[in-house]
Amino acid sequence: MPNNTINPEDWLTAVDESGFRVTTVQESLIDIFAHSEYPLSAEQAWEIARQSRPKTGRATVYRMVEKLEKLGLIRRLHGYQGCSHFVPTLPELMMLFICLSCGRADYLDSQPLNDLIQQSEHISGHHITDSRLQFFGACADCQQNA
Amino acid sequence: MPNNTINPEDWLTAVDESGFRVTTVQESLIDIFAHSEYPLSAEQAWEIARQSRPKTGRATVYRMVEKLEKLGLIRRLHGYQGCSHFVPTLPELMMLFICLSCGRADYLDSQPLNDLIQQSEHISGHHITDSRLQFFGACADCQQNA
DNA sequence: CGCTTATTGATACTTGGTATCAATAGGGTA
DNA sequence: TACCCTATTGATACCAAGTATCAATAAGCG
Ligand SMILES: [Mn+2]
Ligand SMILES: [Mn+2]
Ligand SMILES: [Zn+2]
Ligand SMILES: [Zn+2]
Repeated sequence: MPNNTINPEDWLTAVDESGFRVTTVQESLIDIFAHSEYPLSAEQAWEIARQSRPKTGRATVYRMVEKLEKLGLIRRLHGYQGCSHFVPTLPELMMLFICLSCGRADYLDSQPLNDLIQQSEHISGHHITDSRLQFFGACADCQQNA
Repeated sequence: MPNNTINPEDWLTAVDESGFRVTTVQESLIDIFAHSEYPLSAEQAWEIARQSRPKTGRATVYRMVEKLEKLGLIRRLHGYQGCSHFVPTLPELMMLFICLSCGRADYLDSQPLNDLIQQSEHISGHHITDSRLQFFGACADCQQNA
């Protein structure tokens, strides 16, 4: 789905370097998230995981999703169908567009958001440590094929 | 909490004009949301409601919250403590800042966001019909008293 | 003041997510 | 490579947020 490169190897390295053991469940889940066309919920990831690894436990998937999110490798989407879907993190592309027609996520360059944060801090006097921006609508493709 | 005026009367009018009956539960809940210092979850609103109206049903509060959200009178917050808290809607102030220290929400002028949307539509080719922006950090007050 | 029906409250239920704990398997060491 | 220690897993029970049901209540209209 993401228009940038995502390398599952790097994710495993990140898990390893954070002091966690690298396990086969992890490899399978990382692969699932890194290669999915669409945002996935833990429940959906579990379904997919069991296709190639039937004994995979539900709790394990939830634990893994939590870990990947904490490591900053995936990010939660706050959407119209709820707030339990995740997409891979692309650090320089923090602005997300979600197509309400096809469901895909598109990553946008975050520089304009950084500028907006600076400006807002200055105007409001608040110290902004994190932000979350999502757009919703019809993607370029879906407009064409409408 | 909001730095602008919120008039519970107007909310009742909106409910009325949308063809719904105006009931005492509604009056009580609208008052609760319109006057709260902090974002409230349905569960919290229920607790408060029962103080002055003990027989208030839980499902009723959930239904009411849903209705108020659909009418655009309150908005869901997507925060660090989950995604089940609501604040009154102030149409021209769509950018929200949430203080991670005191929990209060601050409304920011949405013009810069509108500009950003225009710009993003142009660059990406997507048609943006809705957006959601939240900042997190330490509010001006909490920085002072730290 | 009744009549009609939208709304409510009690209850049961579902869904998304957690806690527990014995069994398994990473991975460091010899 | 074999062994050990313990992090991680899977099965299960559990919990909390939210929803469906349905009889009882109360808006609001004539
Ligand atoms: Mn959310
Ligand atoms: Mn190994
Ligand atoms: Zn699309
Ligand atoms: Zn504060």
